[in-house]
Amino acid sequence: MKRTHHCAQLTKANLGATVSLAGWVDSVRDHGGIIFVDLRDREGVTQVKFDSNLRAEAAQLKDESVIGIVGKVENRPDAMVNRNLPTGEIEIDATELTVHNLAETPPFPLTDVGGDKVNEDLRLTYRYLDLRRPKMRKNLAVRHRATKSVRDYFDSQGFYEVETPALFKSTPEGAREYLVPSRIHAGQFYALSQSPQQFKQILMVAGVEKYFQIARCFRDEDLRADRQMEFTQIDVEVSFIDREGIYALFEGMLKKVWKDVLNHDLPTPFPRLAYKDAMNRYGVDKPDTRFAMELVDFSDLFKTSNFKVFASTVAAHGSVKAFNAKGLADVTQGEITALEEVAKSLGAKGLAFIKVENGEWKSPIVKFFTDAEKAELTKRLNIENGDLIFFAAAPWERACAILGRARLDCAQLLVKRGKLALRADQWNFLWVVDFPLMSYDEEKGSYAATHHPFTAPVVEDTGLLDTDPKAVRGQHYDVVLNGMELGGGSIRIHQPAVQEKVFKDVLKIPADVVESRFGYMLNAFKYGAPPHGGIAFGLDRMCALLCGTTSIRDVIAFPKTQKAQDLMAQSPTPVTAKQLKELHIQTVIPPQ
RNA sequence: GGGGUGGUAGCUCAGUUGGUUAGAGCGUCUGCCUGUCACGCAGAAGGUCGCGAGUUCGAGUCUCGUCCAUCCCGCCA
Repeated sequence: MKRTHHCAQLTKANLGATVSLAGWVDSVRDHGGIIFVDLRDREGVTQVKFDSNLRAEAAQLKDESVIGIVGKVENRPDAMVNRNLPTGEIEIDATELTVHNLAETPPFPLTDVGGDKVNEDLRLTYRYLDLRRPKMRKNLAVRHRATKSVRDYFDSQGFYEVETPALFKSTPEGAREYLVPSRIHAGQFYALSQSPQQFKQILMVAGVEKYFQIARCFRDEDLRADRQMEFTQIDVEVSFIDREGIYALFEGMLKKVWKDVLNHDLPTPFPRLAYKDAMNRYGVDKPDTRFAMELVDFSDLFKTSNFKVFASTVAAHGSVKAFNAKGLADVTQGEITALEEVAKSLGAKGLAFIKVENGEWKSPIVKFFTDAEKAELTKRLNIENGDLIFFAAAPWERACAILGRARLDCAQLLVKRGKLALRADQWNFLWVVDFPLMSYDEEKGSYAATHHPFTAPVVEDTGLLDTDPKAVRGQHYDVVLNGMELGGGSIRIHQPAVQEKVFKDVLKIPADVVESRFGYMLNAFKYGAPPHGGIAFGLDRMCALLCGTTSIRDVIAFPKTQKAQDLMAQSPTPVTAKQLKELHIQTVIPPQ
C-alpha cells in the first residue's frame, strides 16, 4: 500500500530499483502478449508493463480504476522512449497488482481536449471526475500557490490573519443577503457576511494595525462567469496608512504572486487614472488599456454645428463624443445593428457612424458637417481610409458609457477579423482613483455612497460636503486589469462626527436606522480609532486570470450553476416540517 | 425580471424544402495481437431527437409553452 514514489518521479537513476506506485489507470494498451498501463497520480504518469502471469488480471482493468503496483524500474528499448513524458525513458515491470477500486466507464472524456468541450452541467454533476482532468488539476494547483503566496507576503509584512464571523447582522443597504434564521431568537435572522468590512474596521480600533484574511463572502445576487454566490476575497485593512501606502503594499503583493505563480516580473508602480479621465478616455471606470481607440470629446466643435442633434445636446449641457474603430470599415450591416441595439439599451437615441472607404466618408450624417468640422474630426481622430467612426450625443456620463461599450464591442470585432490581438498574458494593471464619494440615485431621489458609506472624502474636498456633495471625491481606489475590476478599497472615515454627518446629512439615513445598524461602530470610533484604510480583492478572479480562463468556476472546486444550484450534491432542497418549526419559519411558495 | 446561444447515441457533433429504416468521429463491448504510448486490426451493440402541447396525411425539422446549461442586461453599497 505504501508508495515509494509518485508517478512523475522515476528516471534512469532508479534503474533496477523495486518500487511501489499507486494511482488511477490513465489508459490500457492490450497487445495480447504484453499489456501497457499508464498509471497516473496527481504528479504525473508512469508506464507499467505486464507481460508475466499478471497479464490476464491487467487485461480486466478499466480506465480510471485505482490500482497499486510493485515492480522493477527498467530501461525502455531505445526506439521505445517517449520524449513527451518526463518518465518516458523508463517503465515498471510489474510483479504485483492490487486493484483497489474497479471503475465504471466515465460519462465523459477526462482529457483536456475532449473534456473542455463537454457541457458544463455534466462536468459539474461529476465534478470529481472533471477535477481529474490535467487542466483542472493545474488550476487547483495555481490557486493553492497563489493563496500561499498571498499569505506569505502579508506574513512577511507583519500582518495578522484574523477570522471574522460569517454569521453577521443584516445590513440591507448593500447587496442582497443570505438570511439565516435564529432558532433561539424566534423571528430573528443573521445574515451571511457580504464582506468583513465592518469587522475589519473594528479590528483597527482594536489595535490590530495590520489585518488580512482570505475571506469567504456571500451575496444573493444573480450569478455570472465572474460572480458566484459565495466567493473569496483577499481582505486587508491597515492603520496609519494613506492611499500611497496601500498602492505600494498591494503592488508588492501582486508582484510577488505573479512571480511565484507565473515567474513573471510585473512592472510597478501601476499607472493611475482618475475616474473622470477613465470615463472620458475609455467610457468605463475599469478600462481595458491593451488597445487604444480612445474616446475624444467634440462638444466644443459641435456647439454651433448645423447638425441639430449634436448642437442641441451641447446646448443642454450634454457631450458629443466619438472614437475611431481603427480599420473596421468592413463592418457588416448586422454588426452595426447589433452595436446600435446595445447603445439603445444604454439610453442612446441612436449610434451615428462614418465608414471611410475608398477615400469617401459614407454616413447618413456627414452631409450636415462643414469642411472645417470634417478637418477637425480627421485631425483629432486620426481618420484614415478603412476606419469606422462612432458618435454619441447625450449627457456626459451616458455618452461615455455608450461609446465605452461600443469601443469594447468593436475591439472584439477586430479580434474576430485578426486585426487586433488582445493577449491574456499582457498584464495592464492600473489604479483608478478619485471616484466621486456620492452619486445621485435617480430612483431613490437621494445620494448614495459610490463605494460604501465608510469611505473618507479627499481632504481638500471636505468643505463641499454641505454645499456640493456630488463634487466631493472619495479616497477610494480600484485595481483594474484588462477591463476587469479586481478589487477596490478606500481610506476610511475614523472620526465619529464625520461618519455621522455622512450617514445623516448626506446619505439621509434616519437617525434611528443609523443607530440600530451602525451604532456600535460609531460608538467604537469614540474610543480611540486610528486613521485606517484597506482593500478587498477578488481571489477567484485573480486565479482565473492566472489560469488563463474567463470563468471563475474553473478555479473553484465546487461552484454553483447560474441558477445557483449545486448539480453534484443537488442543493438547494426542501427541508422537513420539523426543521422549519424549530426555526419558527413558514414558507409561502408562489403559485406557478 | 429581460435578451442571445445551445439541448439529437455514453461524449462531441451533422442532419438539406416537413417525407423511406436518424448518421459520423471518439468511447463502450466481443475477438485477435509481445513494444504500444490517441496502439492496431476485425466485428457488434447503442436513440423518449430535453419535456409537454399544437399545426400537418406525416415533425428531429414548423408554432406555442416549459425545463436545463451558458453568455449578457438589470442587479452586484
